[in-house]
Amino acid sequence: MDIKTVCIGLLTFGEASGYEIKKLFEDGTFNGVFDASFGSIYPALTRLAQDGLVVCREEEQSGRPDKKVYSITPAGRAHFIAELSRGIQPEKARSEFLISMIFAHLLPTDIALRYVGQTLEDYRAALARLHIAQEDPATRAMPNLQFAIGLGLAKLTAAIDYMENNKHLVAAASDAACAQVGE
Amino acid sequence: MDIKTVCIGLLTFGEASGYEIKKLFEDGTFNGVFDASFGSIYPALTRLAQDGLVVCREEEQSGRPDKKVYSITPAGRAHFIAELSRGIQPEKARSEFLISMIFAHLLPTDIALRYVGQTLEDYRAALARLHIAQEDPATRAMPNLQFAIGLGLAKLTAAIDYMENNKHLVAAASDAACAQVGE
DNA sequence: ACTGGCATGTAATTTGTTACATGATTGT
DNA sequence: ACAATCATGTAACAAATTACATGCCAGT
Repeated sequence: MDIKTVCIGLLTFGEASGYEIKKLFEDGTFNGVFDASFGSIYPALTRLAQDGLVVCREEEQSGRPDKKVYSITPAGRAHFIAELSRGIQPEKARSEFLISMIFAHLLPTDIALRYVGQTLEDYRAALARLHIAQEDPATRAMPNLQFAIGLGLAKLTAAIDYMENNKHLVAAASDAACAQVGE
Repeated sequence: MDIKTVCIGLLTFGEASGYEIKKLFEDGTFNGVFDASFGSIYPALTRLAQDGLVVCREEEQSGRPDKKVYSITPAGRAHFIAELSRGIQPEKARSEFLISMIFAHLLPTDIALRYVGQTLEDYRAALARLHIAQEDPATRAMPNLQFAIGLGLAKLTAAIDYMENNKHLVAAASDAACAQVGE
């Protein structure tokens, strides 16, 4: 699933500009699910407009570039549903944090523990964002969105809980490595 | 963090060929943490050897191409630790499953539920692999590996539990959409 | 004065996947 | 016969990031 498809999907919820789509990736329900930079969002929208899957309306603004507000077309909606129906691929995560933990015995204790702390903060921030999304009235009306947000919440809660109760294991690993060096 | 770095990291655990590294990504502790294809692993190892971070020993085999077994050099080990110490970036997942759930109200119920079932299977398989890794004697001796595996286990368990108890929400969403079409 | 938010876009580069190419052995 | 496992490697291609380029406005 590429960025083009996800952009169309977002537009099923209503019109948006490239800039706003980026914000949705950062703050909303999509946090932790998908992310993309401007360098891929803008070309994606241009391409979608060329293909007639979205239409663009330019909003004049003073002092700034015109805001290009995109809306989905019937063809775009059909295309998106067809894409979604084609099946899903197992998710491939790529976690620098987990890699660091797997090799934490090679790292100084303070660095390894800092990574744990940093990840805990990230997870807590994501948890807060999801809670806000969960209480949005628009979300409450959609059981599938509740499901998606609830799943994120469940994973994050379990991860935070586990990390808080087991971070001593990371310190133990580094200590053992230091002891080895001292031998 | 790119593939080269992860390959070096794996070699800190002992020598391995490109083929074996791929297996480690699929079956071991790295499942769900990192993945790469042969098309990136082989060039990565070649490059690492050119840079003197690994050395290659060719094992003759009958009928097959020679097996190229790579080992890490002191320079490689230092390089890896330096890379790991440079800090981590927040993990960016990209889940087709979660995207499908966010838009499940646009999908036929059977497809949406199939995706849930498929993901449940994937998660259960990953859980089983992690359990096996957890019981490996080599793992037991490394608290940090216990931590990494335990975290994966905690997330997966929570996710499976949540999905089993809430998949009715996905059906509800599709039903609501069908009702709308029927109006 | 400077940072950050708003707002778009392009080009160079990186990164990685897919498909192709080869080929023996073992199990069904 | 056919698929799977072992075993490596290259080339074409796709995808996305980073950096660059522009410029105003509001807050500190």
